[in-house]
Amino acid sequence: MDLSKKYNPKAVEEKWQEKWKKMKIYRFDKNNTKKKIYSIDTPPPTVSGNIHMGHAFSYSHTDFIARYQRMRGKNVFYPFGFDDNGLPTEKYVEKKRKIKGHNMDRQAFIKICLEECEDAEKLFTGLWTRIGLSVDWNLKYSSIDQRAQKTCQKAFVDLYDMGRSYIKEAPSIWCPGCRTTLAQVELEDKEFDSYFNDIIFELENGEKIVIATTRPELLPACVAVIVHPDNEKTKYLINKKVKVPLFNNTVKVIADKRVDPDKGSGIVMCCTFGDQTDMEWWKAYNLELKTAITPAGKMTELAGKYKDMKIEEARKAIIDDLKKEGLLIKQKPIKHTVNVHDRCGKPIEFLVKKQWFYKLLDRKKEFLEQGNKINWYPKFMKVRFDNWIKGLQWDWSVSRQRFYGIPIPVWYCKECGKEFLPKTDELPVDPTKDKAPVKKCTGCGCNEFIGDKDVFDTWSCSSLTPQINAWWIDETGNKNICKKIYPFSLRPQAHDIITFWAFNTVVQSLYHNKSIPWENIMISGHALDQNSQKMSKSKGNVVEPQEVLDKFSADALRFWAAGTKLGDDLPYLEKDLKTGLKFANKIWNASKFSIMHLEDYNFKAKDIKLFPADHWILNKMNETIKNTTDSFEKYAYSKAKKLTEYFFLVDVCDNYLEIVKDRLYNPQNYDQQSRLAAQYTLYQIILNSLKMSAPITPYVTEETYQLYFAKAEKIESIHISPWPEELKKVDKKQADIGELAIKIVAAIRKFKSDNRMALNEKLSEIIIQAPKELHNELKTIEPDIKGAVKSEKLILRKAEHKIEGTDILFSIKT
RNA sequence: GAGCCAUUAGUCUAGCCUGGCUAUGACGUCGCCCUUACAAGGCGAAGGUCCCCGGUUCAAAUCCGGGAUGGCUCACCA
Repeated sequence: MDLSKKYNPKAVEEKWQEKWKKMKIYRFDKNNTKKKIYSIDTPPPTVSGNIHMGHAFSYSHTDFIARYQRMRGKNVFYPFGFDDNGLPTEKYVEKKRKIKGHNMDRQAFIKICLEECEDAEKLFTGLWTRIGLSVDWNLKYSSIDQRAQKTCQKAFVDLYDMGRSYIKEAPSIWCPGCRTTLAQVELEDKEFDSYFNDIIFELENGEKIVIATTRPELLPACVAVIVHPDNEKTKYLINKKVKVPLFNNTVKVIADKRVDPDKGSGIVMCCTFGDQTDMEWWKAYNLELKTAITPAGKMTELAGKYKDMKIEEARKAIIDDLKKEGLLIKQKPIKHTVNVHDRCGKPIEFLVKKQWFYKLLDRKKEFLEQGNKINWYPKFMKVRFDNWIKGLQWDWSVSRQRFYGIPIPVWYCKECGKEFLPKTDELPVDPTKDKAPVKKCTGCGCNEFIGDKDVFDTWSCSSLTPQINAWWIDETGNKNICKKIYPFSLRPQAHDIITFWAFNTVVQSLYHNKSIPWENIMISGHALDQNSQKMSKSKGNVVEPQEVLDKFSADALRFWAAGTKLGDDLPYLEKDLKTGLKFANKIWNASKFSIMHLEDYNFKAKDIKLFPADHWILNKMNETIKNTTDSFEKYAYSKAKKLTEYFFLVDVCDNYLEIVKDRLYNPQNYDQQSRLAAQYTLYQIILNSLKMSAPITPYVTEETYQLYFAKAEKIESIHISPWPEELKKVDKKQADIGELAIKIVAAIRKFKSDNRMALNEKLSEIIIQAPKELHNELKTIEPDIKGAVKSEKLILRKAEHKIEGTDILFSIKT
């Protein structure tokens, strides 16, 4: 038996990574019908090159639960996926390979993306394995693989058949730099220096009014002028006609409450499109559409002499001309925040494009109901989900003008534009390569078709992770596990993506499966840096899990990750990683000590007469098992960890082991069964401490389990061993007496320490003064007390030092 | 502007839902101890206006109202 003095995490962790793989203990058993299934809808991390402590943090949380459930005897379905399609991955590849997707061959670009993803995923997989995720890697998937493509396209086709997916010319958020539509969530605020320009517009009767704008280059796209209906100063303008300066077309004045009467002159020009409000007005009042900016960010023909200028150039030129004509009366410098694309930092534009949408707005109430059916941990996170739904204003735009992603499975008739979708059994398809599903257009008879070049946004695929994992596309095939694992038991994720990932998944599940996607959702917080700042590349404060694993260990990392309540953020502090290392070492040493004394332990011995101290620690153990189990059931892993940690460090190591040592080393001083009672108790408390710690620190607990308990229990790994249950034979009264012993010993230790005595200093006698009714009880704990404080005798008479929390006093003689 | 969350020793954190112990534990600090599991240790000690102001109550870190500060999400940004 290897009982080295110090626990060596590096060697141990490497060893078990290998062994666990060979033992296949994390394998989901799809043929087992007896065990209850616990299925996890694991978040697929975005393949975009960087991985930080935030990932390690939240993935650890999921693993705590997976390991706990496995020990509870569940058949755990714990897959792992990679989100490796879409814009984030494209950007990662473009940067790494110094290429641009839009000026190279599409298929060549896709090939490079696939290569890069494979590399990155190997790296990631290695890292997750080191952290100790008990994932079944046979259940791996990627959001660009055939299964995901088919799932995503089938979802689209089905929604089309249901009338919930539609194509429409609609203003979309557009990034002129990346040349793609964006979703709202891809936007970021950025502050720019700009000017508020006071420009003169003219009424038909020649009267001049002033309109303030930061975007004079949009004058050619001006389609209306808006005032507040109740603004006394501007009310008279309603329904009048106004001439747009430089471009001389006339537009109508409309009244709308969205105008702030105190901003600028209280008169706004509405252009298609300068911002979101412009779009709302355009929609609400059926205004004309004028496009002044091209997808590349240049002026269109509409801009007349400013055509082909870049946005900034046109702005300057128009301001110059306004000045010359005397139409610009003031320029006020301001700082204003503008929506920019989070990945390139360029201000976004609104362009009208043909886009595919999924209908959402008519079913808000049902989404809220679905949310109510799910258990949210922590509860308050549900509020964010509800608020998001209540505030929804747009249907979900799913098409993106990019290259590396899942193709939108549609062909359009070249003549009349009618759309044709494939049947679901023909999926997956790529309309840029494959032939249309029909030979002749049913509308006009034309036989030429154009395949859609767009791809799905990443969320339309990742919102289908439950369907992908449950093999929804192959429900009747032999891979059918859909009915068994759906709805999933758990969705773990971080709180920043409740509003889209969690929400979109609920939507898809309602539409396609008429059910909630999961019964429980567990929301993790973020990992912060040592100054409680969010980790981000631009701040340069990112800590990589790799470093932490090298410097400390996987157990220490996980121990840290279990250090805060579910949903709370946690700063990364090295000192807390050290605590994890110490804990592992402590487990190793205390277990080693116990196991040394268990070598001759006879399991079969029955009717062992336990000492009060034994009852005391076993009673504590029972309480700990009960509370730890309750906590894990509520996904309160940090509480579970704390309870087990306290029981083990304080009750077991500091108190019980110190008391029981003398019985183990000097059994001749006690009656016959005393050593056996100690062994029985040690076995229970050490084994159950290991088990309760196993979900959090899987390596050191496994290593220790294998020293002795694996053989005793005849189970090959602690991680598939049964979860602890409370012992029935514990006597609470005896436990209370045992606690007296603990208190007396602690008081004498403190006395020794206060008087600068060594703790193992021998005493000739201890004198205890206690109420008469305690005398008999003191007799039963006398041997343990004498042994623990190294005293020859224990005498009952008057004593001087009060023991806190008791009616007992003590004195000692050296 | 709105919603949600947080605020507890030098630092991180528990307790709050369900009011009642001397407010938990760790790191750090200080003192003693190399004791046959562990010096990555043991035993002790010091360190707190539980963010502020009110209210409810016999009793408030805990419940209620108001405020401050920080964080996250959303909206606005003509």
